[in-house]
Amino acid sequence: METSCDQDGPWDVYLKSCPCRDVLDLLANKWTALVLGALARRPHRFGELRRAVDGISQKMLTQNLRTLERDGFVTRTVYPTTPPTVEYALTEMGAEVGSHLIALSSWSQANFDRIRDARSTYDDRTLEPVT
Amino acid sequence: METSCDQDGPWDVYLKSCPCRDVLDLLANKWTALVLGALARRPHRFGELRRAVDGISQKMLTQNLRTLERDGFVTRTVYPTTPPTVEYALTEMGAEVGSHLIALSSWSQANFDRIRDARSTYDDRTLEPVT
DNA sequence: CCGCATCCTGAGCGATACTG
DNA sequence: CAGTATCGCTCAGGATGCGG
Repeated sequence: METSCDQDGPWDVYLKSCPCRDVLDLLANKWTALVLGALARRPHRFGELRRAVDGISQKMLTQNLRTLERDGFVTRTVYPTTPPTVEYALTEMGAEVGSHLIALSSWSQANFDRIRDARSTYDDRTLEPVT
Repeated sequence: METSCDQDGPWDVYLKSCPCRDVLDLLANKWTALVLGALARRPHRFGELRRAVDGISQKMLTQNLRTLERDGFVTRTVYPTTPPTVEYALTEMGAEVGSHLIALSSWSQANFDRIRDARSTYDDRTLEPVT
């Protein structure tokens, strides 16, 4: 594939107008990563997901799921019961990105202390610029 | 460490109030991933960065760099020349997250076709619900 | 239970202008 | 060149209510 973006080519060029932006933008969303993460663990029903991803509004959940479905990351299965049962699961693609997301999250979980330290150091330094 | 979040524990719990959110929120930003990506390739000066990350405004670049610096992902080195020279580089932590980000970007670059296909399939299907 | 539609607020971000 | 400050808008996203 000959896009302007090659992963061992210059990122500088890469950053301009490359499909990657689309995917990155996907994550530039408060919730998608969390939703994907939840689904990475196991399929969820709508309500479960709502509870799992604490703080998400129903609107955002729906919206994110639609986008993810459209992009082929999750599947939406409706069981014609009453009341309706809808199950969301990751596709293979979804699982692939999901794994990266999980890696990232694991990292942040493991290294959060370092970040916290960096923050307080920085804050201290900027508060007393001249002893 | 005993947070409510354990990487092989339930994501459901994990998602509630866990440090990971902070890091994930970092990505929930239109630009940070791109900036980190650019710096992952090599250190950059401010202007270089601006040009590398196409479309970013000077304001957002500064803002992102400040946050990344505060969180300990990048270093900011000022050379007292005229005109001023400021170089930004990744810290080791920065490089670590950076690698994950690059993995993600490489993936999206490699798989974008699949996404595109998924999209058009989805769109076609929703446009003609009943043949 | 699932999800769409509407309204409304505020953070995010871009544009512009000004310092060192 | 690098950075700060201000203004104004757009739009993500929260709250609420209705419908299948």
